[in-house]
Amino acid sequence: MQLFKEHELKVTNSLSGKKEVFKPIKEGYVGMYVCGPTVYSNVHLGNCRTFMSFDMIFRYFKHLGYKVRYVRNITDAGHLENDADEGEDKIAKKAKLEQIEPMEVVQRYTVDFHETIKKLNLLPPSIEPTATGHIIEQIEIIKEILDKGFAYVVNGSVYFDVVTFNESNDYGKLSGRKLEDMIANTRELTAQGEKKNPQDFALWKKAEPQHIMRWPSPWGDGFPGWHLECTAMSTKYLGENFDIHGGGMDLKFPHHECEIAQAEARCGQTPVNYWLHANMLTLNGKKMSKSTGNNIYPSEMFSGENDILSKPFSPSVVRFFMMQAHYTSILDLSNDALLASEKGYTKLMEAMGSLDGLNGGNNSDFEVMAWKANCYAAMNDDFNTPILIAHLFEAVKHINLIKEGKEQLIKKDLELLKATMNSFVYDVLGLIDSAANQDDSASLEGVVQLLINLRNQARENKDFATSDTIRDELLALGIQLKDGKDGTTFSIVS
RNA sequence: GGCAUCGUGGCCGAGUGGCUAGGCACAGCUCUGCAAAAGCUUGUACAGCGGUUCGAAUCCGCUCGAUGCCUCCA
Repeated sequence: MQLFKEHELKVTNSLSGKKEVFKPIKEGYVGMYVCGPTVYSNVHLGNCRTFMSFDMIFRYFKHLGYKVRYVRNITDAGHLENDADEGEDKIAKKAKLEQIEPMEVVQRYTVDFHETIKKLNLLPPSIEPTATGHIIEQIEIIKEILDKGFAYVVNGSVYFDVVTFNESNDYGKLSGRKLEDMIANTRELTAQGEKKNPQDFALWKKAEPQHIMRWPSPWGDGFPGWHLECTAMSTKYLGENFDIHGGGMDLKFPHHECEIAQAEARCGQTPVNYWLHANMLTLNGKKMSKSTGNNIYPSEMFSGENDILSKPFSPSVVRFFMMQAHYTSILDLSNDALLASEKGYTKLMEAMGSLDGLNGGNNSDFEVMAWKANCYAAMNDDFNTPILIAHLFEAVKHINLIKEGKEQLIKKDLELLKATMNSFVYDVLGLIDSAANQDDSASLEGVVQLLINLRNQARENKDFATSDTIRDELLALGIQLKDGKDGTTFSIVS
């Protein structure tokens, strides 16, 4: 199904700062690159939000019928700790601290990353390349940039010449900066050493003898510079000009700006048509920071082992919470906000559970076609998941009314409603019904049904003491009974 | 200090020149043995001060505040 032919999708392009109609380079195909994690420590929640935002975008493109190649890298070569004399690889530094091999650190935190995002139901990207696996490609790009005259070699290192580049190109167009202003505002901190200009950045850095991660190159043993890996991997798998490049807002400058410069210097054309930036996640209104303690890891949220939140929150609830905010907005995480989201999530999932048991009627009290169009309109407007969710709750209301027999839908409309809800809730938003996924659900169901029957017998005998005991004890165990027109049902509450 | 984004009702969070966001919480009602769940009803918010306009939360200016970047960072 090539839904994209009937939907005009708009995306916020950071290059223009405006919403633009998305037109892929090749009809029906989307190439998307997203800057992945640096695997030198546990992935944190802010990272997860960014990757989740692009996961949702990936999912929606696929839902529209595009063939998507989604490349998200693993940065396992680390970045420079300092851009001056003490060039030291971040991963190498951590390794020394812990007295283990750099690749052991990489492996450990790559596993942590994968486990965490799997819990959050992120789809694997089409390609997940590593920086260390693309050293040769990076060296080749440096050669090309040197040949074009946009870089220079100093003492075994290679630097990108921003000033020369700016004479023929526009350095700063993504982040709205002017090179002249940046030069004027340069802080007079440490001496610049090898660089001609403080704005220049390393393409290749000479490795000191104690540096563990090192590769041979035409300029001596060393390691690739800050921004090069993304240029190497994005162009290798997506081409010199591709559709979408994404990442967190904090990467806009200098990382993405430098990527543009490298690619333009090398190929003479702009690498990316649409730059998408996901916004930050704050915690209790403040930025997350390990040093101040205003920080929480995903595993701590899921387990409840933290001093910030009153209870554990399931990955599904966290995902729903994040989908309730637009990806370009700052989102503030707090206990109250999560509690509210958890209730909303439960309400949505219970309606999803009711949906299957609904039967068609003689006429339709709810215009499903128009509602469906609204859902698509929301997503087509720069992936507006909060608006989509608002529409989903509109459907929840009708689902509950139909369940109670107060409204009805003809079979065809009901089928359309089911299909559309399933698409958006599970495929696009990537939500999972965590209660339905629990083990032993069949036997649990039998046990609770038994208690429901006993309670109803007690109620018929007006033995309310017994019936209320059953109800209240079950609730204390996290099982809530719901008396409806057609008998009693139950759901798992936390 | 510079650049950027933003500041919405009790909480979270959309919208963005005139028309209902939505969720959670609160209150009333229906249902119920009582509750819960579900449904219905109610909320006239847009940081402050000026300006543009017939009309601004929405555009412009200033002030204050928050967040991000300017140094590895989603």
